[in-house]
Amino acid sequence: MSGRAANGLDSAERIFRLFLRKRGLRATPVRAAILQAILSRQDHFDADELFLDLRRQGLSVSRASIYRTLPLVIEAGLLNQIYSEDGRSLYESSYGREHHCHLRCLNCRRVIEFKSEEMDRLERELARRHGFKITAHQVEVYGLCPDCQGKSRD
Amino acid sequence: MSGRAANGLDSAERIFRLFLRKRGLRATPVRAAILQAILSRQDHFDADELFLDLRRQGLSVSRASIYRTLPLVIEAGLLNQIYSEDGRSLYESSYGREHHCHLRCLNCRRVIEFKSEEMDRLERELARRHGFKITAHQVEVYGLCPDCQGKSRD
DNA sequence: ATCATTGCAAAAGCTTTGCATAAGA
DNA sequence: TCTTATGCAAAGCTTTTGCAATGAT
Repeated sequence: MSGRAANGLDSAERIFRLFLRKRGLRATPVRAAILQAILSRQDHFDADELFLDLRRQGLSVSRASIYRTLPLVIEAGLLNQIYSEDGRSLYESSYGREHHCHLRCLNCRRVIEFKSEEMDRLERELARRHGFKITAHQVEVYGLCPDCQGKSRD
Repeated sequence: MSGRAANGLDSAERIFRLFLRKRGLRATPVRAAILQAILSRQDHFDADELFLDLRRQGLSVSRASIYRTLPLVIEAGLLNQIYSEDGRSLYESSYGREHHCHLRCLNCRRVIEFKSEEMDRLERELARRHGFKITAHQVEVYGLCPDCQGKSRD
């Protein structure tokens, strides 16, 4: 269920390189490594997890470079900054992924993703009604997952 | 279009007092002042803005007390913690307000709220499909508002 | 009278920034 | 060569916490 092939990675890297070029920025090994680490994660992560991932790969990249690169990857359209938790910003790769919604269990923190054409259409219609031109959207639904509904919380 | 009467405020205060009692916590003037400051704001705010609001009213309440009280008001069901921005957590009062979605302009930061029965129903249906029991939800749609669509953002 | 709450100041996180060094183009 | 990128360490933020004093029940 990965849905992302090797040439998909190449594509994302090309998109990023083109973005950098267009902005007069340089395509460096550090930036390439950070992008690759981002694309390797299918889940939600924070800046420090990315730092540790790179370390585990034997790549020495400073936290500062990560924090400086994340906004660029976002602007390139390859990364989303999603909900923050406990003061840390959380991210998710958006390359090769369609828009989706999150169903979050408040007890076990499990996150289920789902897509809905109907909801997308509904959002578009509502935005049009208000004259908005949509760029992105985020739907978060909180509750208790099937496994946690039996257990009382408190 | 305020939709909140004086007795509405009383009600929220009663809800909070009952919540505190049930938890073995005490109803104090400081907590009452913080709740009142929360209910006075119709928009989105962070902890420090609440601190400044209270100061302007001549009420001396420490930031620490605000940070300690916010989670209580959330647990009492009177406050929502919404999207974070620049490392600060943003909140919005939920007392007397129905669920609504946010349309955010990425250029001028304007926020438009809208309600949608259809979207609520859709969310419920999707959650049911995944066996979730819904507690809360948050829909954020990003884009450019009518006024900002002309201006290029570079 | 007890025990929770408050304020202060210090600490703790995450994130940003200044600056000297390294390295693309 | 000239300018950007990087790493380090320090600074900046918001938020949390320890502790003595205050206050609610």
